[in-house]
Amino acid sequence: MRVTIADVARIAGVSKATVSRVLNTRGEVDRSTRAHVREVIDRLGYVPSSGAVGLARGSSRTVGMLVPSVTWPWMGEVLQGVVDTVEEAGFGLLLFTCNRGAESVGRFTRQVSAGAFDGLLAVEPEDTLSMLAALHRNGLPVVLIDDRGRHPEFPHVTAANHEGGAAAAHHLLATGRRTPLVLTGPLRFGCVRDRLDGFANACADGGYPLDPALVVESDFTEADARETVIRLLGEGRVFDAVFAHNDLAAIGALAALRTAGLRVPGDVAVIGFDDIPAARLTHPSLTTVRQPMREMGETAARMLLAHLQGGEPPAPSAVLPTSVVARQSTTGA
Amino acid sequence: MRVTIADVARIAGVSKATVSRVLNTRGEVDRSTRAHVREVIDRLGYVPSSGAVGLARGSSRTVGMLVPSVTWPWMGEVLQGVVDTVEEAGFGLLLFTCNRGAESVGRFTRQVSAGAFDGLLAVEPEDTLSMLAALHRNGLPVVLIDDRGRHPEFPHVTAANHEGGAAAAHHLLATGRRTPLVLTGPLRFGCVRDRLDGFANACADGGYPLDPALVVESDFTEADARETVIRLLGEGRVFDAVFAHNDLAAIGALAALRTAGLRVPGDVAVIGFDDIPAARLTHPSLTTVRQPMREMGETAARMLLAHLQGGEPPAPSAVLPTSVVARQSTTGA
DNA sequence: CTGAAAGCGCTTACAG
DNA sequence: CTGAAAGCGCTTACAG
Repeated sequence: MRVTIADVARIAGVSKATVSRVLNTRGEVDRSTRAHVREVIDRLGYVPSSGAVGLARGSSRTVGMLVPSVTWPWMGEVLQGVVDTVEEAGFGLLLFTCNRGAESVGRFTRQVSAGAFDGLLAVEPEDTLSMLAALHRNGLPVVLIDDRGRHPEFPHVTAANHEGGAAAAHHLLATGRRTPLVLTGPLRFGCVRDRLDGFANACADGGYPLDPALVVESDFTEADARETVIRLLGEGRVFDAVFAHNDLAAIGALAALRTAGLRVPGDVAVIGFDDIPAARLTHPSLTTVRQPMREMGETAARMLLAHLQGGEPPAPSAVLPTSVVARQSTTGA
Repeated sequence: MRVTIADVARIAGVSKATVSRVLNTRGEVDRSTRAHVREVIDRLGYVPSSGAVGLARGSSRTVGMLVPSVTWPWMGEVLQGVVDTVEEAGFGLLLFTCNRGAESVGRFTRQVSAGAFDGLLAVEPEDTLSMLAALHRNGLPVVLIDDRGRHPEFPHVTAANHEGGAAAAHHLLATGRRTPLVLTGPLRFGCVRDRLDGFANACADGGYPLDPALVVESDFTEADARETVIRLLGEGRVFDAVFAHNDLAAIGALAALRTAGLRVPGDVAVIGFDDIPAARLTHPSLTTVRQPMREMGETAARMLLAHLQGGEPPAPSAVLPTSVVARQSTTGA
């Protein structure tokens, strides 16, 4: 049924070794025999079995990708960046989401032991970090795409969170805001502390140090942000801007302000973080600090592939620049 | 380095064949030797090489998935449904997006020929349909997840578009609307014609046949829908509801109505189709006909896996029910 | 119930 | 420059 290297060899009148050489342009092959073998390969439509090649070579030319959930708002962009890069390099991409407890973690580690892929890209592996560390120590190349923490033990790519926080502050100050409310994400995340630090420093440097009472921890969800802002308003807190640590929370703030009868950006400006697809669809559309999720996916994939192909260990980390995307929620325009 | 079946056999004092038998619970094995082999396997942490197993068995226990783009609003849900189901069955999921012209299509078909996966799940393969048909004729099991067309040559799963359209009409009629504008998607898509038919029939049955001048083709984008509604309003068209054939278009309609100073749902009710994540984040939140994208992914994966595991060809099609998700854009509540 | 051997489709020293 | 042979790590008749 399947055309094998033996078929090609027989029809071309050469050995399998020679066919293999022209396939991999490895070793010297006479020009004319190479041309002839090529012709037979094309005529037969021969494609080497990836399983057999992998077994013989001891590698699968496949990259694994482990994500907590594929439905998060920005995950599609990351995944697209990864898949484009991996395909371009002629590798396959095996997708895993071990979000269902020990059983699925077990299945995943089995795939690793089975040699199903040569290297792994992992997104925000909060629950699986120790497992990944173990795999990494056992020789599995790993690159993290990490929005949240600091994991110096792995090569990783992140966005410039500190600078992003500072940029948010500069944008708000430049548009005349003086007393911002900061709606942070969970403070155990490194990215959250970075965003907060960057923002706080830039505010202080600008002459308007943050009011500690206006720095409030939230949990990255729309609902909690909405309730938190409503509560603060009820307590009589006064602020002329909101810096939310992600877009979902910013959208929650938008809803809360609307409920309270406040105008955005007239009374209160709102800036988020991420630039998820929904950010341009809200009313008013949401100003936000953009994380280049697709580029982060591409970069992580390139780091891993360079390691797999070149041999040298990947650069320890890459930090990609964030940028403010100004929309109606701060500019009104 | 790697623990192989030979290591297990040697240490357990049996042949590789016996180890293979206990691994696959195939053939009779003495209870005590089985227990002993199991113990050695566990102690050594042995996991069979997926490449070697695939080569020996002639199958990869891997499913391929081909999507046009992984960043579409509802793609994450489909993908999550697929990946959960495929993982549960112990299969791997290889992801492809051949959205970059002939070169990437070529790379994809090579992966097929290389036997990298046993069966394929394809989402809306508008541009690649003829390629898929060829692969299918050559024996590759294929199941389509198809929001758009009708492709009777393949097993496929779709949502109940006709019924969904009818449900949208019933919902609007029940809330007192009489002269709806229909913003269709591209009329070349089967799903669009189905949604329109269902809607038109239900309106007629309800005693309020559609005004043909209020059935307007759009292209599923927010921008085109927005401009179209603004244009129609400018032409003096009068309607008390909008049925948009997807949520992005509905969100565009929301923006247009706001620009025109019309209130939603006070002056005009709006209902979309899909239930993308952004639908609950707009203001007013968007009533929509929900397509169960995750369940569609699960169902397609199950159909394919049943075929791969059981041998029988998959059921020709599955049609999953849609449902109206009532939110503020029609109820005001 | 169990083992020796062939085979899956490649690659890679080793000779020549 | 080219081929014969061994080997990658499994599975599967075939014997016994």
